[in-house]
Amino acid sequence: MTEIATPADEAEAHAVQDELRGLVVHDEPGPPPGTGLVTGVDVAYDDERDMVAAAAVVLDAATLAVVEEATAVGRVAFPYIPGLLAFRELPTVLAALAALRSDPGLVVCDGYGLAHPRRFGLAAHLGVVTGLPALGVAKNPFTFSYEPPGARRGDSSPLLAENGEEVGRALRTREGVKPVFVSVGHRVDLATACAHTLRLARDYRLPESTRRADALCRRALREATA
DNA sequence: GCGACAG
DNA sequence: ATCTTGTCGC
Repeated sequence: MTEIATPADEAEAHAVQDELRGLVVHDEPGPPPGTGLVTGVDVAYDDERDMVAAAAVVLDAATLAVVEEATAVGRVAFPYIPGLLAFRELPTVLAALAALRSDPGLVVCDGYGLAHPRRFGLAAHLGVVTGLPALGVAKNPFTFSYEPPGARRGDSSPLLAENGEEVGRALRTREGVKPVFVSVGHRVDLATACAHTLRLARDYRLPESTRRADALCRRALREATA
């Protein structure tokens, strides 16, 4: 898969995002929920040792069974700057995806896609660079606002930008628990993205894909560090 | 200028 | 993200 060039500074990173944003595809419904493969990706850091580990876990969308796993380790190439998360996470994530034998299918990212200051978050960036359908599921609303969705699993409410634009949805995956924040990345629409997220979050608040990827990248970091 | 801010 | 014990509940 393609490489991610590390920007020299913040202005250059913005320029890259502004250019790639035009390549995002928003008019495809995306893969039907519950069929094919879904791949979760996540990253863990050891800033002390300047190391990063990424994991990609492929799941059977119907059963949520693990089909394949891959990891990659590398050096931290970019600092954490809100709005520029992709430059920090994607290089290693792409390496993990490249190590996969399976076609990843739909990629589920830990963070945002469209819901982003320049409408080009992590999931959109990953989608454009790989060509794969991708969506983002975040644990926090970032700078966006929302009214709490209904109490039942599956209830949702719009995630709104300052100008009132709907950039995603707050989706309740568990009763009595804080919602997750879903936004489209590439080649998937918002309704389909929410449907996938709900199916993946069958047993816990977060999608099984990100839970599995989170556990795996932490383990990979431990083993690379030890 | 200050604070807020996905992971 | 990461630093971190116990604790309440199914």
